[in-house]
Amino acid sequence: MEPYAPRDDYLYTLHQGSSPGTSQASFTPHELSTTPVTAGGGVFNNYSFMTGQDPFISRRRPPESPRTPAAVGGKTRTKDKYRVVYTDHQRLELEKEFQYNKYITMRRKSELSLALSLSERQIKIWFQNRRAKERKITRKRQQHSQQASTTTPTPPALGGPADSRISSSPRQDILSDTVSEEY
DNA sequence: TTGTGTTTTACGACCTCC
DNA sequence: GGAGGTCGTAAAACACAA
Repeated sequence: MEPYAPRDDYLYTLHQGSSPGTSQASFTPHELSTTPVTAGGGVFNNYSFMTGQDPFISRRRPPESPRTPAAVGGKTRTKDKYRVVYTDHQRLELEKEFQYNKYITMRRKSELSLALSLSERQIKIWFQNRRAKERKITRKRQQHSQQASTTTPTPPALGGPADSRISSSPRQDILSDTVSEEY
């Protein structure tokens, strides 16, 4: 028995035939009500990544190029596709939300779920993975600065205890839905 | 090409909080 | 007990040097 057995928030509605590479995530018009974003254009206007690495321009293909199996419904490894690749647009929106708030609220989750045609579970997992990535990057930076401090006589300082980490309890964040409420 | 290293989805195990 | 957190990991997708 799978603990997460086919729940209704899994949208296995991708193209049935699942011919790889042939279908793109087609967004319904109601999506993306949130921000004027150049879908696929990948232009970040007004927020900067503290990670120092741009999540899209660094590795991703140009937006025109055909993406592999689009991310419209979530598929899991228990299904016919191990994982889907989210579109640039989906990632862009998720990233924006993450920059705004590292912990997504229930409300925003369902909003994004609708807007991006992803299940709430996918949104949740994405945020978990994204936080993990953030921590990883932070750890790396720390190691680098520590190495630098051991090789050079200059004191480390800089930011102190590596705290890109949760400044306040995640739960608090979720419960006090105030911040992202008005986003 | 292809071999290899990295990133991205998705999950299970375990933990904490309400 | 359930929801959501971290951590570790599998495997697909991807970038890129050789």
